[in-house]
Amino acid sequence: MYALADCNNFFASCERVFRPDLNGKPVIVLSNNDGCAIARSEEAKALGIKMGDPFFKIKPIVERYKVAVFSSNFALYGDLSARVQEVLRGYSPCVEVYSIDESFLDLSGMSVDFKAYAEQISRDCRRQTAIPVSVGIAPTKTLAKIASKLCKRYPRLNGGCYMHRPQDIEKVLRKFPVGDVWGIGRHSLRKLEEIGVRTAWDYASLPESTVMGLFHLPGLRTWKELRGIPCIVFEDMIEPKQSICVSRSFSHDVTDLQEFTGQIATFAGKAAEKLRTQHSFATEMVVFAMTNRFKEDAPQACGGIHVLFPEGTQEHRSIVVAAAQTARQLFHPGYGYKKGGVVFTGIEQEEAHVESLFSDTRAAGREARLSASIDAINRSFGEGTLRFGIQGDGRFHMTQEHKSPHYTTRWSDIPGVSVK
DNA sequence: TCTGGGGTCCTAGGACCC
DNA sequence: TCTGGGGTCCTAGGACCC
Repeated sequence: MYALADCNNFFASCERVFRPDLNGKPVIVLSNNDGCAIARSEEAKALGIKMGDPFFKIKPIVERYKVAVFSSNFALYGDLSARVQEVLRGYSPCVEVYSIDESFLDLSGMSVDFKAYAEQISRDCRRQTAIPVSVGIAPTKTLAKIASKLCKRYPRLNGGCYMHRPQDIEKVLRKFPVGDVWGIGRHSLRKLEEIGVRTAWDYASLPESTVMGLFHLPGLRTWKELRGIPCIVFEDMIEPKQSICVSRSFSHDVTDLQEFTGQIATFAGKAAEKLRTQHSFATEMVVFAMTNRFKEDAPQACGGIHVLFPEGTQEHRSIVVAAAQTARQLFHPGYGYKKGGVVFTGIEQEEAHVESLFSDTRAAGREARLSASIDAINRSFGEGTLRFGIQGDGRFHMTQEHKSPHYTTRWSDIPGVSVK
């Protein structure tokens, strides 16, 4: 048996933890630059606000219905996510953190009343973190996902849903839209509509050869999972990432070379820090940028330049300098750049890293100590405290006009309680 | 005025090997 | 008419996830 614990409307729920006055009211959280709605409370969904709606288009609704608006505050969400995970670890030794708001629990070998267990996990998360969590338990991960979605639809389930008997699963799948199944995206959905498949049950009833022909291996896995055969492996070990990307949209169109290189160098510095945090070396870096695709009358450019580090590197200085040099090549006067970023690929682990016979080991040692010092200082005193001049002010130039305090991660932002 | 960011896996096809 | 058989590795692009 697997459980899926899914935090309801996670970012919006996080904002409500320290603003209980917003319970029962519409709340939305915006993406970087306050661009789009990326989380909505149930009340905001009921007003017709969709995932990804641009903020400027929904402003009339927001104003008319007094929707509470927040810029994204990932320091807060990350911290509350860790607290939820801590509670979940009390319920299974094997927890797979699937995303910031979802975790799978391996419950194999346990003999408990699973329905009660699911409700208990949900209740406990709510009590310890104030985050509402939906817990679905089923024989496969895909079915557990469906079970957790049922919790959101039916409040009488008390946040916990257990489904395992074939007749119960069939009953649920017959009413479950195939497009809401984990692994069925919009492209697959269009194909399925053409052949008249509407529900998860329709999909599970297709012949194996049809599924394989249309959707290949990934689609076949989903098909089997719906039929109760586990195919998606449980991964509670955190594997190092195979690619690391830091990219942002800018708050305005960037036309100045200095600002452009400064931003790219800042992304590179952040990406280099991520690389070292997971003890990796990168052999390839891509620096990319693009103009504003929504401005149809402006000249458009979109592209990237690859940089190779044949021996692999995690050195802060080399990476930042290489990124800045590449940014200068990428930049063309007359274009307004709206987004840029840096991606590391060809990632290898420290243990597998081999130095060149001719490399200067003493210089390498110095660079490693420099990188470590930069990381330590920036962790203690805040991002961009210690930086290279080429990085400009070392900050991401973003608009965040509705940001909540860092309630749980900054001393000066801790909420106070007054006792009368 | 204004439109997010960060990942994974799979497949087809090309280039190459013997 | 007809042109071997079996591999590997890499890359770009598609599809999916949150």
